[in-house]
Amino acid sequence: MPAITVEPGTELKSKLFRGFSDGSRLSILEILVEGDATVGEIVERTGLSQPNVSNHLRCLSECGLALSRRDGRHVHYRASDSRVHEIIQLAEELLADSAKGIYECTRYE
Amino acid sequence: MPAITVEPGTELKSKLFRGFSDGSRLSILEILVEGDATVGEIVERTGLSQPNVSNHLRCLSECGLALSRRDGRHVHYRASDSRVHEIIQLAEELLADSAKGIYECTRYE
DNA sequence: ATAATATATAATTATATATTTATATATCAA
DNA sequence: TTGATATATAAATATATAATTATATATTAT
Repeated sequence: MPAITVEPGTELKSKLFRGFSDGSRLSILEILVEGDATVGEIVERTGLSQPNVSNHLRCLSECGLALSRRDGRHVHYRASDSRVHEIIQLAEELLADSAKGIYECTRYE
Repeated sequence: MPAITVEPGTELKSKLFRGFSDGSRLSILEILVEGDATVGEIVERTGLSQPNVSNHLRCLSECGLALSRRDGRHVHYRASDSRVHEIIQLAEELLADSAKGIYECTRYE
């Protein structure tokens, strides 16, 4: 009877990574780690629809990866923590070095 | 005519994060960053089915997050790069500090 | 060569998730 | 207060992905 010994917290951690694991959300995060941006600016820079961006931003906010403040009718978002940037940078390095084969990965599109 | 100015490489990067964004795969990666493990050991320690583990390991190998070597009828896997561990550790820190709200995130289960 | 063990594969099924669509709310300007 | 602008929400739809199931391959021992 083999015990299931998955480290506690793994589910939460994988959920955190889901914030980075969608192309749309990651492109939003990459804008947010550069600094402040309004929803409209994000819509413009990503080419995503406004409701889609809002849905993703809510997700990122609830998860604690982004923070928001209202300024008149605009709402500004930014990355919550410098480690958001660090994680993305580490991924870039990995991609450049070890993970070059990723575009061949057939498991997901 | 707003140009779509998503940074090149974002799609590949988000794909890389998908390696970490599934609970089963992350629990496998957490075993692999500790060191060598055979498929059977991973099956035992995670409680996942053997084909499921093999499918995930193929995914992780193709993406360059894991390396394998055959030793008789066993195949040993390990993390490909120390940055795999670093990324997981950063996520742990983020989770402890900024991303506490993640279990409330309604966007995904 | 045959059986046993270890792992891989691939089609199917089940499920999770992204995106759109339509609409609602909030703020400002006139 | 009415209209315009900015953002949010939520249901519906479309799509992607995980897990299972059944089977195949590879290695070793007898």
